[in-house]
Amino acid sequence: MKTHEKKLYQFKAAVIAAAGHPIRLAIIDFLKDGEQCVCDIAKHVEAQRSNVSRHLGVLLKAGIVEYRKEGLKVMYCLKTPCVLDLANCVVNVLRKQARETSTLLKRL
Amino acid sequence: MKTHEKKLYQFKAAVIAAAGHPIRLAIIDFLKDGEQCVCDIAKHVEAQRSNVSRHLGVLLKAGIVEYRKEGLKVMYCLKTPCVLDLANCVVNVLRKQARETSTLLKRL
DNA sequence: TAACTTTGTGAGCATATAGTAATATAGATA
DNA sequence: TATCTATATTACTATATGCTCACAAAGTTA
Repeated sequence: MKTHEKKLYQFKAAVIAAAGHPIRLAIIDFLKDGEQCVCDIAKHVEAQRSNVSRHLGVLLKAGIVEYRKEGLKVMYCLKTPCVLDLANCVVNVLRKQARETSTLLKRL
Repeated sequence: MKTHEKKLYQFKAAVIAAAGHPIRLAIIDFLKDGEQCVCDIAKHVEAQRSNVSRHLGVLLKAGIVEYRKEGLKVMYCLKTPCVLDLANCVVNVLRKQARETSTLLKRL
């Protein structure tokens, strides 16, 4: 593996890792229809505002979301809507898991 | 958010998190052309075998890879090749980042 | 059987991550 | 100005993750 290949895997992994948390995944999903303030995001994902603020920081650092200030509020939105595809890719893995489990259970 | 929605985000996040590590991403990429033994995987990603073994355990638990034993060797392969799409989804995020950085640097 | 190869795992350490409570900051409003 | 609201940040704790070394297990070969 060449050095630049390794670097590229690091960059990709950083973005994927940022998406790999249930709350952050819920946030990404919530933002699919447009921008939302931290306040409403926190309500929707049912987590503390300070915690949501942290998770938004992670998504921001990874380049997944961006924000603009509007008065008191800070509005966040998806920077590249294609991150929504991430969750879709994973569904196939979950489906395969489910099929296996159900096959296994039938043999009980 | 309903309880089953939360559960689903947890399941999805578990799979995404499993993919969100540079070495594991390199392993997934290396397996795209077919099964490989731990030994060769370790050589390719340039990491210690015990470490690679651990990473393979993570991918296995997440349902991303599966294995079969062949003599001394254990051959791993992708269980659902669609995980390869994960890395592709992320490329757009990285491209956006790159464009921004270069725009910024032009103003120096 | 003894030595070797391949893989997995336990122990231990360093670091990263997630969450909470309290505080700081910035803007809006009375 | 004083107060309220929305958000970010600091400090802290608990837990998870990544890595390495050493060793164990299983199969191969001499």
